[in-house]
Amino acid sequence: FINFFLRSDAANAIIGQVLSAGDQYGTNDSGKGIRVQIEFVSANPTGPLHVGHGRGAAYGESLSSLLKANGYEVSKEYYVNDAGRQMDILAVSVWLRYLDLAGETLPFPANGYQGDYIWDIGASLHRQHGDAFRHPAGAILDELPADETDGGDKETYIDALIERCKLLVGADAYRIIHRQGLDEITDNIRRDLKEFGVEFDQWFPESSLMDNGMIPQTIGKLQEHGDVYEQNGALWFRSTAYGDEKDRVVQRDNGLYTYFASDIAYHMNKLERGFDRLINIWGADHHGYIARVMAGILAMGGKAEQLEVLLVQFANLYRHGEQVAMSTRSGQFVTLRELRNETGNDAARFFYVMRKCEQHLDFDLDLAKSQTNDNPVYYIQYAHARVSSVFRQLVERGLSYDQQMGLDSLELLTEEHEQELIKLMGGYSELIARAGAQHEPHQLTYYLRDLAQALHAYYNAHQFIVGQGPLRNARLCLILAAQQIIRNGLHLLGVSAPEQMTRED
RNA sequence: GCGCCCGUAGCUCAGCUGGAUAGAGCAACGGCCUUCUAAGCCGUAGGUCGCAGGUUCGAAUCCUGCCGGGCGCGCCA
Repeated sequence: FINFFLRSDAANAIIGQVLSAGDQYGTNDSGKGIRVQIEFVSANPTGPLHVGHGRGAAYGESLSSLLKANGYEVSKEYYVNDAGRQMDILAVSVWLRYLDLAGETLPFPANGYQGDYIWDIGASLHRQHGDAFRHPAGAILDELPADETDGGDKETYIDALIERCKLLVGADAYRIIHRQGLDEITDNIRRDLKEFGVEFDQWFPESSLMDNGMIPQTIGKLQEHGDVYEQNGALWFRSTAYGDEKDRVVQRDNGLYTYFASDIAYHMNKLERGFDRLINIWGADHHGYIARVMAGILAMGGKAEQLEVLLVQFANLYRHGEQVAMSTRSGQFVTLRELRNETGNDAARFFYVMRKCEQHLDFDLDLAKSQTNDNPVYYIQYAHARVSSVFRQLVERGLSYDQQMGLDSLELLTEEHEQELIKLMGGYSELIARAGAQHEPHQLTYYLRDLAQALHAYYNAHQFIVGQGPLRNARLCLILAAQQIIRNGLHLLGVSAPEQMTRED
């Protein structure tokens, strides 16, 4: 082995660089403005976001920030599944709650959306439209098949209920009910994400693909290439020709396009918009779709390197050492909003990205809430606040900070703690490049903890206020630069960097 | 059955794409507040990197096979 050591003045130069670059320190232009589209969250607008979506949101946002810091041109997108059967089920769920409020009570199907928010939507519908969509319970039920409580099939039942609703209220009224559910839930999701520090450049509605005829157009394009055939009355995409394990239906025998058909059309649309690279962040349960969407991309003339699918594993919540039970059925899940209210945005954003995305995440609620050194978020924020505190003390004692004198005296920083801190700071730029390239924001969380630790250790071992001018100012330069890096790093993770910590007793 | 992810200290996890004696934080034990926030610091102890082979000068890292845990495999969305 050959060991190289940097001369200390070369290492010390980092301090001046950090102080002059400020908020921009650590960024680079290795991405060369390559256009990256990153699609994440994309939860169906059938209910509020839950803790699983929160992880995708935090991860996607942090990754976007990292890619931007590396010079990529990033566009964040949310794909809104505002069409299809699930939305019809939502509409009919809203209608049933509305009817109840209007005095017509019907049995609520087990596979309808049962959350309390459906009542709220039904209520606003009733407030705005009165009894306009009201029909007698008996008239609604008389043509419906048996539901599951009478030994019928619940899927058949709810589909019949949807048809009954459309027929009785009429197409226009049905559209209003449908829209009411979609709009209220989408607004709620949008607000939730915004409060969480996650903002999208584009909200792409699935329905726009229908409206623009993109789906038949896409299938037509596949047909031209000879990648589509008919079998059993359905249209199949020959995805096996592009590496998928079996061919997939794009148009069912009843004439309806499959969800997969809109997916191919959507990805074709992405390519047409001129993005160089596409990143999809999906829940781990969607891994089976990668091969077929990739097949779609290839059939459309895209390249395999253009699409990257990152799978985010589930997050489990733990409270008092016990796993918090969650099930999406019957509305028994913890919402993202509840989590944020409990732990605060900072802890939630940080904890969500502490692990590689493909790793299961155990989210310890007690730890996230604790205001002790166990909690890495507080630990790092405290290090940041301590530096501000030193400068406040400086003013209180009638002393001033002379940055130029400090920068001219960096050779005085010979203590072990100081050299350790400088060494860590020197690794920041490289870390940002690596974490971006590998799509691993968790590397930044570990780095920041290490840097905070070095800063705390230094703080405890030395005085900053007393002492001669040159040494004092050199030390102030050092901690100010360290603070800048902590602030920049936290910013990339969407975590605030407070000037002072206020204890809640 | 097939596919994807995971297995590192009592617990939760890093380990920079194959290099030096495997690292943190909790928890345990022992110290540090008349001094800029003790929300902190210093120290001690703790490992057959799931198991077995293979590739290599060298493996926690790459390959194969087992074992264990999680998830997914529809003309659903």
